This record gives sequence, structure tokens and C-alpha cells, in this order.
Amino acid sequence: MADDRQVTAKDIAEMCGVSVATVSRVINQNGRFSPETEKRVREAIEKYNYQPNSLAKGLRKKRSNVVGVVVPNISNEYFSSMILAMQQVFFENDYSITIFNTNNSVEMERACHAQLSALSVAGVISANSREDVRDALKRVVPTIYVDRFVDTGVGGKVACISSDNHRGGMLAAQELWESGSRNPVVITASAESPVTQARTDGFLAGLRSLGLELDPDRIISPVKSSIDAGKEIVSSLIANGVEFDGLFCETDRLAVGALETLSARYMLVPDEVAVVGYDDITLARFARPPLTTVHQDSHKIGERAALLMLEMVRGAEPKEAHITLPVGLVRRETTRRE
Amino acid sequence: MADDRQVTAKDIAEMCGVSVATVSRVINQNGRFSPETEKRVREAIEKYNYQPNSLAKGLRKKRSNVVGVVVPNISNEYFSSMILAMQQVFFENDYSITIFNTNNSVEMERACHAQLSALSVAGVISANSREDVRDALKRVVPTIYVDRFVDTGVGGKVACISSDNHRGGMLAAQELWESGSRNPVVITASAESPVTQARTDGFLAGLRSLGLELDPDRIISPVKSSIDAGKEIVSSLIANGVEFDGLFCETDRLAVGALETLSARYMLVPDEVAVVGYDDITLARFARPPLTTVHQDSHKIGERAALLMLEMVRGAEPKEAHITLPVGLVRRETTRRE
DNA sequence: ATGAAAGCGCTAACAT
DNA sequence: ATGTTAGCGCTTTCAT
Repeated sequence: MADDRQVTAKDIAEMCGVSVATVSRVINQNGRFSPETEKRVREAIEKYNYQPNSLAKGLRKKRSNVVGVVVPNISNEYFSSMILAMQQVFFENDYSITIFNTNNSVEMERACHAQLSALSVAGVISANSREDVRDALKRVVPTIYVDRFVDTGVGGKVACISSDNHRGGMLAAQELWESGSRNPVVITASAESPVTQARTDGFLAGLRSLGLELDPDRIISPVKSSIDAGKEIVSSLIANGVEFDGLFCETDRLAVGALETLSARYMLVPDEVAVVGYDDITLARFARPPLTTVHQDSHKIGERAALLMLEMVRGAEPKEAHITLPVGLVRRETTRRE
Repeated sequence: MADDRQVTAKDIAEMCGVSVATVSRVINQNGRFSPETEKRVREAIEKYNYQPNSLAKGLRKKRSNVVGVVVPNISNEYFSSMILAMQQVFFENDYSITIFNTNNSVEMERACHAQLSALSVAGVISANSREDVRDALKRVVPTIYVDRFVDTGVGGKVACISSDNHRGGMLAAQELWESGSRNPVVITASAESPVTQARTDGFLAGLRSLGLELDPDRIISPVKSSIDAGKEIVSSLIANGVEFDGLFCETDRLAVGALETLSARYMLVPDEVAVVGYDDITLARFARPPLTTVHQDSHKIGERAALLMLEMVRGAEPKEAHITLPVGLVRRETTRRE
């Protein structure tokens, strides 16, 4: 059996004594064909294990069955579990995904979009994107922004999904307050992460409703939202003599790093400093002490995003262009010591 | 500007007053063309931001520029950081990747391979694969197995890469021994993970060289290698009255779970039970107590795999069909208490 | 050095 | 109900 060639619709057609058009019709269930031809064709497909060539199909339809997923960094559990969920629902629907990491760099985002358009992707899901939305691609292909709200009036081509970041911020403010913090500092998700605004606004609003006003220079923006960044920021806070009795870290990784330097400087958590994180990744449970944090369901976000994308590529105007998923506070040991 | 159409080679050709063949030639640097036509064409490409349609190219060449990556579960940091590295090197070389999660299910693996062949992937990188290698796809497209060694004599189409699992097992045995454990138990990576054999063999060999023989029923295989699985296994070990003073968990997640139930049962680590894990994921540092573990560089594995794949798709017989990367023991606090 | 033309495997008019 | 035909955008002979 030296025949390495993939079997094509033409092969199937010949086996069945029909034309390729008919084969295409039964596969895509469009047009008409008699029940018996259908049966014959299906059997041949089964028997020869025929797989329609998606390149050819894509070329013809000017659109492939792959959707591009762009995230800052897939090794962040928040994104990887989101992607896991997406891949699963897409797979069940005969779509595949292709991944890009932007490292939060706008240049990278642009480069990705170029590739994406070369690939004739059916759609793109962009997480935590900082890019300017006036990109050509986006008018032409369905786009979903995760963790960022943009104008969706562009004709059903754009949708947004994220958890309730504003409320998350409020919950954090409340928890810090109830832990006795009256002089908190917030470390934002990262310099220009789109997620930052809502979380910070929510936090500020929460504080304000409790009668507290936060000095703007007590809002620090790290360059990256990594564990190390968390460490460094708290170190320099201390070095600069900034006083604080509470920390709202807009990312668990940041919080975990913060806790490390707090512990190294013998600052007691939560007694001297209360800390609230954001995301509720696996690591949060294992921080020292276990981290109180705002939980968001990244798996669910991925699932909803994928489902929504499926609707959109199938031509439906999504009924909701803005989806917001609930968040909740998970109280562990960095707040409210009895 | 209502012209949404992607610009094609034909457009470029017309702008430059040449034929599409020529455009193709300068893009792919093959065939001949005068320096000035080259210049004209390049300028037009630049100016109109032309991106060759990869679907068309793939269809014509019977092979796309995407490589399939199949892993058990991308939300495992070991895999996600491997994939991060891969994506980066592929991106720089104008390849993209498409991800599949198999959940360690052989059925899923098969389903993925069907999709992969429909996509005319240029190659596949399969991590921790349990699937039978006699699959058609593999003879036809370059394949790299991560964490699994297979026969590579099939004509430069198959290569393998993994860290030195055997040595990793030995290191674990030694460390446990030096921590005073004389009666260890091993929890393998998961029921039929290909990685298990080498790690376990290495462990056994290490023990043997120290004059210790391990009873086969002290080798436990979990169904999944998750934190919860680790918890449960140790629970049932205790419930069944199995005595042990050392634990080699072939996965950090397993180890982290194990530590949780050990702590819940008030078994002192490392005094009563010494524990060594495997992988050295971020979580290891944050386990309670911080986990001694065998470090492997998943980022490097991904990078090397991608580089190797690039060689292979470019037609080179890889000079090394089996790559083994070093491992090292990272001693933290679950072994050798002073 | 360059153009014309065929064709990759598919879908979508348009026929019949 | 089914066949014929014309491309989708590209690469690659084969001419010139």
C-alpha cells in the first residue's frame, strides 16, 4: 500500500459513481440528494476514512475553520484554563484554534493580526488586548474581546466578555476595609492592561462608599504582572517609606510576590497588612498565608467566548454583545484575622 | 474605501506590470528575476501590506504552515510553558501552531489526528502521547514525541525529545535515601503515561544501587496526575494501613496533593515522611512545606522541539533523532531536615 | 528573466 | 436529484 495520498472528494465520488458536487452536498447537508445516494456516499466516506481538506474548503469559502486566540502569555493559568475550555468547545464543533502570545506588546499584537489575516481565520478572540481597535481585520472577521469592553455597534462583528471587574474591585475594597485597613495601596494588573481600569474604579468606588478617598499616587502600575513584579513593587514601597496597612493586588501573581517580600520584611499578614488578590488561580490557595482573592471563572469565560464565537461565525447577530460573568470573594488568610 | 478584499498576488502583479508567477518568485526567492523587478514587487508588497494567503499556498503545496501540538491538558503549567516556547520560535519562522488537549484519552488522540490531517499540518508535536505509533499520519508528516521514546528509524520523519527521566528517578531515589527513607512508595505520573516507565525505572535502579529493593505493590498509579489525585492516593494508602517513610511523586501536582493530606493527618514532613516531586512547576515552591523536586526545563523542551521541527519540515534529516535534556534536583524542605 | 497555463480540493452557480 | 463548470490564490512546469 504505497498510496500515501489523502483521499479526496473526487475519490469518493468515483467510488460511488456520482459527482463531487453530490459528495459535497451530502457532507454539508445542502442542496438535494436521494436518500440512497446519501447512504452510499456516507458509507464510502466511512470506509475510506475521508476527511474533507480544510485548506481547500477554506480557500473556496474565503474563510478557514480556525479561530485565532491571542493572549499575553499562555503560561499564566488564567489564560491557559480559558484556552482549555475554548479548545474543547471548538473541537466539538469542528473548529480548531491557533494561539498567539503577545507578551503584552502592542507590536506583537500587530504582528499576530497580520498572521491571522494570512490564515483567513474565521474569527479572533483577543484576551487582555491593548491594541487599538481600528484595525482592518476586526471589521471583517468576528472578534471577541476578553477582559475589555469596546464599542460593539460595528454590526454584530464585535463582542466583549469579561467577569465583573468593577464589582470585583468593590469586593476587594470592602474586604480590606473590614480587615481594618484604612490606608491601602493598589497594585494594578499591569501598566496598560485593559482590565485595570474597571478593577481600580470599582475599588475606588468601594472605598468611597465607605467614606475613604485614595490618593492617586497610592495606585502603582507594574510593568508585568508576575510574581517577581509583586515582590519588587512592595520592596520599593517599603524602601520609599510608604506606609500601608492593606494591599489590593489586581492579580494573584502580584499578590503572591507581595506576600513574599512582606514575609521577608517580617510584616505580619493580615495583622499589619491585609492583602486581597484577583483571579483565584491555583497558586492562591498555596500562598503563604493562603490568599484572600476575587474569584473569576476563567474556564467559564473561555467556554462562553467560544460559544459566542460559534454563533457569530455562523452569522447570527449575538443576542448579547456584552457578557459579564459574576465574581466572588474567596476569603482565606490574608484578611480578617480573628 | 469599501474594499474589504484581501490584496492578492494578482493585485501586486498588476500594480507592477508583471505576472503572478514573478511575484511568487520574488516572494519565495526561487527562480530568476531582475533586481529591478524584485525592487518594484517588494515595494508594492510593502505598500499594500500584502500577505500571501496561506490557505492557497497550503493547498497548492499540499501542506500548510501550521504545526499541530497535542498535549494532555494545556492548563498544566508544564505543558503551557512548553507551548509558550514553541509558539515563540514558530512565530518567528512564520509558522503557527494549533493546540489540542487529549485529556490523556486515546480516543481523543485519535480524533485529534483526524483533524490534524484534515488541516494538512506541516508536522505534529505530541506530548505525553499514549497512542499507538502505527498511525498513518506519522509516516507522512514529521512528528516529534515529547516525553516518549519511539523507534525513529522510519526515515527521518520521527524524533523524540524529553528530559532525562531515568536520571530524574535516580536522583529522587538518592534524595529519599539520604533523607533517611528506607521504605518508600512511588506514585507514578498516571496510569499509562509514557513518562512513567523511565522515571520509575530510574527510581528503582537508584534504590537498587543503594541496596534497596522495592515491592511492586508499592508503586501506585493514579488515573489523573492532579492535586486531588495526590490527596486521594495518600488517603487510601493510610486507610489501607500501608507504612511508608518516603514518597516519590512523579508529578509536582501529585506531590502537592500528597502533602496536603499528609499535613491533614499530622504526618510530619520530612521527619516522618520525606517527599520528592517531579517537574518543578511554580507551585512546588509554594507547597507546604516547599517541595523538593526534580527540575526539568519545560520551556527549553518546547524550544528544542520547535527548532527540531523546523529542521524536519525543511527537509533536513535531524542530526539527532533522540534529544535528552538534563534534569536536576532542587532541594527544598520536604527532604533532609537537619 | 518572465509569462501562460494547469491544477491543488473544494463549493456554488447554473444547467438539466 | 444530480452533473458541469468556474473559480478561490497560490506554485510550478513549460514555453519563450
